[in-house]
Parts: sequence; C-alpha cells; structure tokens
Amino acid sequence: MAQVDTVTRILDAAEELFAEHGFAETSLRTITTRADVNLAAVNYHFGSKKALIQAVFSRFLGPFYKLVESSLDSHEKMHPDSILSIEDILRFVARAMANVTQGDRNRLAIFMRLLGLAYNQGQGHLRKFLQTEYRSLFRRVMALITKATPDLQPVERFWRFHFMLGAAAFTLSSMENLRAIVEHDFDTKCTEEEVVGYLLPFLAAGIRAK
Amino acid sequence: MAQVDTVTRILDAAEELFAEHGFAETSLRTITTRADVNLAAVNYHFGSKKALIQAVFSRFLGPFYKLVESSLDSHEKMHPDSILSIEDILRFVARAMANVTQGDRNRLAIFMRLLGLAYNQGQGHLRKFLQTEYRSLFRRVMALITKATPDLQPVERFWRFHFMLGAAAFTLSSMENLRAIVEHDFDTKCTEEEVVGYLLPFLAAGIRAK
DNA sequence: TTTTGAGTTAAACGTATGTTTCAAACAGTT
DNA sequence: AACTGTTTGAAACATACGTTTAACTCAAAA
Repeated sequence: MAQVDTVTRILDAAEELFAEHGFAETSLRTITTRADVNLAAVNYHFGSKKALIQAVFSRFLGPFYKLVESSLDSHEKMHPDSILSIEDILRFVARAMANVTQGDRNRLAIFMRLLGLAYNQGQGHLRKFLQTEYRSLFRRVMALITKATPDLQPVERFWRFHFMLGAAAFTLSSMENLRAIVEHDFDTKCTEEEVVGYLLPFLAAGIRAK
Repeated sequence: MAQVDTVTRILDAAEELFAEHGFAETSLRTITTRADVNLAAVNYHFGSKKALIQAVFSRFLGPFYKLVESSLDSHEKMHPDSILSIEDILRFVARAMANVTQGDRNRLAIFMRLLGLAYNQGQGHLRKFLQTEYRSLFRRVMALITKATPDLQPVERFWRFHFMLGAAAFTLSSMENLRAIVEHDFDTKCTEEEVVGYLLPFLAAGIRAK
C-alpha cells in the first residue's frame, strides 16, 4: 500500500479542487495530477465522475451526520421532553461541524461551497443524492426547528430554513475572501469562531422575525 | 432584419439556459439552437462565451442599476435628511429588481447566480467585471444601511450585510428548485413575490438582531 | 450597375473531456 | 516459487466543446 491510500488522495484533491473551481470546471486530469495518481484510478475506484462527487460529499457528511445524531440522542436522553431553542439547535449543528472540520480549517468553506453548488447546479444529481441519502437527519433537525418555532406556517418555515442555509453557505464558503476584505477595510482580523459567533444570532433573529 | 434581432434572440436563449443549467453546463450549441441562430453568431456578435455571459448580465444590471439610483435620487430630493429604515432600503432594491425582471421570471435567478459565482469564483473574470461595474451602487446602499443601523459595530455590520446577501443569493438563485420542493412537500405553489415577501422580514430581523 | 461591407452559413479545426482498454506490477495465499 | 485476484500504468477512444475559416447573401451606397 502506498503512503496514503489512493482513494483518499483522490478524495482530498477532488475536495479542494471542486470547492475552488466547481464541478464542471474541474477535470479528472487536474484531480489525478494533484493526487499524484493515474487518470484511470478515478473510474476504477469510483466508477464515474458523478460517483466521485457524491463520494466527496459522503466523506464529509457521514461523520457529520453521525455526530449530530449522537449528540441529539444523548441530549434527549438526558433531558427528555425538553424543547430546544433555535440557538440551541444551531449550536448543536455548529459544534458538530467544528468537530468534523477540525484539523483542516478550509474544510468548512469547502463543504459549504459544495453545498451551494449542489443547490444551484441545474437538475443536479447532487441534490437528489443528498435528499435521499440524508433525509432522516434533515427531517429530525427540521422537526426540532418546528418545535422551536410553533407559530410559523410550514411553508414560511421552509423558506426561512433555506434563508438560514443560504446565509451560512454563502458567507462560510467565501470566508477566505470576506476575511481578507475585513482585514483591508477595517484593519481587523476575524477568526472562524468569531464569524460563526456573528452568524448564529443573525440566523436566530431571522427565523423568528415578526 | 429578422423578426427579432439575432443579438436579442441569443441573449434571450442564453439567459434562460444559464439560469436553468449554469454557465459551464450550457454550451454555445445549445444556446444557438434554441435561439434558432447559427453557431458562429455568438462569436461574431459577442466575441466569446465569456463576453456573452457578461452581456447577459449587463442587460440585467444596466436597467437595475439606473432604477435603484434614480429612485433613491428622487426619494432623497423629496425627503432630504430622512433616514431610511432597513425595510425601506430592502423595498427599494426589491422593487427595482421586480421592475427589471417583470415579464421574465428567470432573470432574477440569473442575476443571483452570477452574484454567487462572482463571490465564490476565486479570481474569475466575473468577479472583476462585477466589481468595476457595481461598485458605486454597492457603496451607496451600504451607506444607507449604515445610517439605518447606527448601533452596529462596523465589522459586525459588514458580516450581517453579507449574511443578507447570502440568504438572498442562495435562495433566489435556486428558486426554481426550491419552489418545486415546496409544491411537492406542501402541495402549495409559491410566487416569486411571495418568496420575496418571506425574505425581506427575515433579512430585516437578522440585521438588527439582539 | 457595380461595389461594398455587415451578416449569415456550413464546415472544419484544435483541444479538452470522461471513459475504456489491456498489459504490467503488486500483494497475499497456498 | 507459483498462482490469483487486485491495483496501477500508458495509451487510445469517442465525443463535445469554443473558436475560426471562407464562401455566400443581400441590401444600401457610389
């Protein structure tokens, strides 16, 4: 076996390059070159480019999924019948993300960029893949949000949820650029934690507007 | 001259297809086929695909830009020294957008998609094009927002502004997809106006959180 | 009438893409 | 050491792309 698994090297390279340039704009040759792997390796190990894209998602979403599930489970075991506030829910999610991305600062931005692309990319196989593969987690979080915002109409809650998703995906995915602007315009540095600290109150206030 | 100008037919087709499938995923052949125009016409009239993308955007941005400027001008002439609320500012922008996009539903998605790409795409031609084309309007709106939120720290206002931008860009650019989900999950149809009607209170509440 | 020049057309060009092929190299088992 | 299934390697394949070319159309100017 090589120093690092071929599959892993491909996933690492693809993750970075997809986030940087998008899916259609990133060729398998660029990926395999950066991964220092033969071109055919992608089709051998993953089957197709589409499958590689989905694999990139799964590697991130899998651990994230389990972490959110387990932390929610343990919380519900300790505090049954408790109703989480929006802030609580967001903190749970944010903490899981921080845990999954820890060690690789760019990983959060990368994932958010992928998420944004997945939503925008036309009749994407990506969105359907995400929807079917991670429906139960989505529903569980959505159910918590529903309990936390009992006065909201379902449709409006749906839209506000995606407003939150958009605010997070957009800013966190271009965090690098935005932080550079902040440093230039305000002569201040922002850590990732500070940005998340700004974000969560914004989201919470937004979802219970009026 | 044909029934409709070749240039216009190309722009119309490109606008629809870009919104539907994205830029990289839309080929010139698809565009020229739908426009019922020869393939070479794009390169003859616009020079390149990049230039076509910018032209599509300019056709939207030009009128939008002028509309916001003039409506702000006339308001300031009628009510000098008045301080606009966040809701007022958002309504000005939304109304200009509605005016520019009226009659063609995809235009809003196009614009938002371009905006997202411009922010995400590291050093693409889009970002520079938008920055130079967009700057003075951006600064004017930002100044109004500053007056409307005097208690906010500049850095936090900067972030909250981009949270708003993100929520809008993300949801409006994938509005087609999201509306389909709403129709499937809630058995309800959402008009664009309704979505914007949901969006603005969310944004306003978010930017003055706490 | 002839000339001009912008507009259109069909075809081709060069390049880049995702994918496939098949022989060579490898690792583990007997 | 020989066999076996798995992984890699270099090359080719078929296709799709953006772009360019050069012949052609045709209305208006000279």
